[in-house]
Amino acid sequence: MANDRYNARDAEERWQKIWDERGIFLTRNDDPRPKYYVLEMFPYPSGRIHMGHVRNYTMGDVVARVKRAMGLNVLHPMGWDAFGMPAENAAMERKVHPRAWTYDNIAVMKTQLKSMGLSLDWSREIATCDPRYYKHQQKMFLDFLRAGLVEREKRKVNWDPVDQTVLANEQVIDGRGWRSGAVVEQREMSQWVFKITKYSQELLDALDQLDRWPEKVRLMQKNWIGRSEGLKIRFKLDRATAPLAEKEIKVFTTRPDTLFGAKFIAIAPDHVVASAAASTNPALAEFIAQCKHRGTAQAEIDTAEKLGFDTGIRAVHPFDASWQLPVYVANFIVMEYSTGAIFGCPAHDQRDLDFVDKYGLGNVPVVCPPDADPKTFVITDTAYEGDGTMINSRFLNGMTTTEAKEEVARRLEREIYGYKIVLPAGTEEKPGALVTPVVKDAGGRPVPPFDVSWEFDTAYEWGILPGHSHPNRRYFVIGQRVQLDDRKMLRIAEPIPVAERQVNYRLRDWGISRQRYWGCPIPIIHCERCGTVPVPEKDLPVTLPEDVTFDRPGNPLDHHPTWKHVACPQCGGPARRETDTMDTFVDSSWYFERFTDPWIATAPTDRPMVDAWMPVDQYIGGIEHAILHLLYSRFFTRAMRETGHIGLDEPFAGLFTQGMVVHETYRRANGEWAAPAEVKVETLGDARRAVLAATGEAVEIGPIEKMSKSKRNTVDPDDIIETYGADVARWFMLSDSPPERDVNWTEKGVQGAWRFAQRLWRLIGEAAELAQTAPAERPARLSDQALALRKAAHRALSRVTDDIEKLHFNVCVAHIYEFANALNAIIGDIGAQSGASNGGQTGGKPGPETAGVAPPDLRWALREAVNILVQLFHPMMPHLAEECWALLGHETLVAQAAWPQLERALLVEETLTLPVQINGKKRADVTVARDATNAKIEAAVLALDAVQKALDGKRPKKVIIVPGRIVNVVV
RNA sequence: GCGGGCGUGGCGGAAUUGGUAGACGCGCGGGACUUAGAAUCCCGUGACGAAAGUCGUGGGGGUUCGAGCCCCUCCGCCCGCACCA
Repeated sequence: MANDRYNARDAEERWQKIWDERGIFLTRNDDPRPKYYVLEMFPYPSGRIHMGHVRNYTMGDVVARVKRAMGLNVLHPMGWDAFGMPAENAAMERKVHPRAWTYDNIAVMKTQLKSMGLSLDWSREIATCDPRYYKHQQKMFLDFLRAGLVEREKRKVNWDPVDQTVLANEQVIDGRGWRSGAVVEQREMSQWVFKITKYSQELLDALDQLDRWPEKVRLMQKNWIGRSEGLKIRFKLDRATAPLAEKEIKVFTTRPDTLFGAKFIAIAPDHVVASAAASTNPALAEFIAQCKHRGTAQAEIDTAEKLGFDTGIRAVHPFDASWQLPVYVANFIVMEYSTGAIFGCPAHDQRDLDFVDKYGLGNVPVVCPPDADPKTFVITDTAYEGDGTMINSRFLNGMTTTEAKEEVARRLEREIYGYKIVLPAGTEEKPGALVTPVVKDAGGRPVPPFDVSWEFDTAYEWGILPGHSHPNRRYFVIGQRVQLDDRKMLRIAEPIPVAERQVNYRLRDWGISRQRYWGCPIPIIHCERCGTVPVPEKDLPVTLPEDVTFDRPGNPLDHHPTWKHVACPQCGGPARRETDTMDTFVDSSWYFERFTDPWIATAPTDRPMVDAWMPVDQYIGGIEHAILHLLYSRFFTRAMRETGHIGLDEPFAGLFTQGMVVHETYRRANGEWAAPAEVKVETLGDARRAVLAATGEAVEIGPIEKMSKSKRNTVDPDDIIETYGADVARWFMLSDSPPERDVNWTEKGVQGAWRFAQRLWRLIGEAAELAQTAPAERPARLSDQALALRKAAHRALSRVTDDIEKLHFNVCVAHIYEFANALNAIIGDIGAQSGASNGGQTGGKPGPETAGVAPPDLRWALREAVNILVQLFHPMMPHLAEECWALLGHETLVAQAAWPQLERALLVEETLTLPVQINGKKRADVTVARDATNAKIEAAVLALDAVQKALDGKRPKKVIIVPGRIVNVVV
């Protein structure tokens, strides 16, 4: 035969060139057809593509090619997440400039991606390190700043004193910097933050609408946002024991029902009350210092002992002025969450129980489990954290947990703690100053003056009236004016309740400052006179200087001799540029919006275009981005909406998270890892053993793990493409494993894919010859064999179409195998028939000389079937498909062909073969007409031998007929 | 600790969402073609059994005419978050 073997290397390059020359994957923004935006997470240009990329981009490409065939205007772009640490590391290690390193990598990886035959619109390529991109990011930073979505905030950060840099939590290993090995310190630094918490509730609520997102990701985001409802309670501090300026501790609790079981208050080491107390208590100061040395490493947190320090301060129980609780500073309370203070109820919180056991505070159970006796119920070493009936709780006794929570909230909300006051303009605030207000009642009559010391909390909003937390409402009217002794007027605005219902979120604002060179400069100038001044828009972009050195620790932008010195845009005086750059997650939070029109130079987005293309219909990427990247993108899109750059909230309508690529590991006797490329695996019956190909040294076959450089179990996509071709790599990636699960890369599996590609090539070669002489018009009559072939083709078409829609690529692959097998069998039959007449082709295969034997109607059906087959595997193996398409005589490209029209009538069988069960076990089959009535089916079933035998002359108890499915006879 | 997922042949996995369990692939066994190998093609392949048949979706129990799928319970594995009050 002419086309003996499919030469992938030759064909793939050829077709890639043709696609490229004809520009068939370029997407026009003025195309009137309905849009479809499919996107894979863009890669970091680390050097070379890996198998994870191959898997990710293959899936996206299948979707893109199918949607294109279905007549949609498909946007399928690609770009580079090009800023980041590795470029700086390379600069330090190899003395190359981060830009050069990055662009070299991009060049290599682009060539690799092109060799995969992806249907990408390369004209929209973006690199985030390109000033034409980050210019717009700087513009949006300024817009966000103006909209109150950016703030400057003091943050605790991990500081590496040797490298002089801030470290992410992941870069702190056992309390030491990952690079320098220096002990990491906690430092407070001013950082730029994005106010993502402004959208906490919105980001949470909208998750419900994202019905094309994996449930798992939605849940992870929900937990990350971490909403909890509870009560914020003000505990008054005992005057005799508290530091002078500190009057109260605010506590957040989700269990106000357990208030009568309270045994202590615990505050964070960096709580204001702790600091105040420490100023006169050296032992406490020492304890706080120790707490701050605590590492952020997971292991340390897990094993850290729960420690507390009694400050000697006593807090007053909100329901009983004579009940005092000790205030501890505790190392397990975090200042960042809510108020940084808790009340401890040991009986109903395990951590609190462990704590009181250590400090001998005891416990009182206040919630009795449903199955326990309230008279004898005690807590020993396990706290009861469930619901139940209230006990030992005064007016709460007998209530359920839910009722008690509500009752406590209702009472404390009404209890007045103090009053918010508004100072008149020009009043000097004197915390602690003694003033005597003159209070008039509603009728304007003076009321005897209170002896009041007005004190202000940190917000300078409100004062406490000691001894008058339950004032007589006759005298205190909301809005009442209070006259101070210096005749200035204070206005009593509204009472402050002891407790407020509060919603808390775990989500923190997004700190974006990084002390690094290779990132987007933050467009801010610090002026001693004017403060922080935004860079005027006309001066954007603020570009990175090229002449930087990496020979000493810290941020090269800081060391640069001139870059940071500028004139203040406001006053013209000497000023300093912000030398921090943005977190690279900012770059990736809007690139998908830029793709919709990457050419516009005057704005981040072209509103009509971004609104027309967004949201992304199908986003595909790794589960590792389930939280940060996806949440930041959701925030960023909302912030862009707020500042007018886009008209929607949610960037990704559909999300798919694919599994990893894993591979066996191989280990030599000396403990070193061996790479798959160096290893030869031999199979002897059921046993497998591996040796080094070069030396024959036996290596141990280890567990299957994620491909990683450290275990050396990676396979280079280039090698695979070189040996088998891109189509085979793509096909194998989609076979077998469901896309959301890990796929195990095996040599055998790739060979299987390669064999199938070859088989398709032969099969279609044979079919093409038969099809060439097929009649152009559909024959009036079709034989049973031709009809069966059509049915097989359309069944495959229907199934593959459905399963691609569901992204069940592994099932699609199975359907295509099945169909190819069926087609092969029919061609085999034709060959056998003609073979008998011409004296014996070996192996039942048809040769060219037998092609004319099949009847015209069968040849016509065969041509249809084989065309469908090629179209079905085209999204997965596009090069082979083009080659076959050409072989079938098409002068167009299969990449541009419309998806085949499904004839639904062919999916319906004239007769149905139903399984017949007797008492739920299959015993026979019955073949009936498609439209047979239940009565007819029952009659046919009861006539079956197997049924007769089972009935043994009796009547069936019941006959259940599920139309089109099954018949069950109950005897 | 909290939250979630999964468990089906020797292996990866299908199963129209309560209706013929094991599609499809890998592997394995047998055969054909070959001097031989490779490639290709054909047949077989859940277990037990000579067969009829019986058993079979991690274990146990339940609901149902019917359960891999729903409910209860136990076991095992995986993932995410975590001093979060």
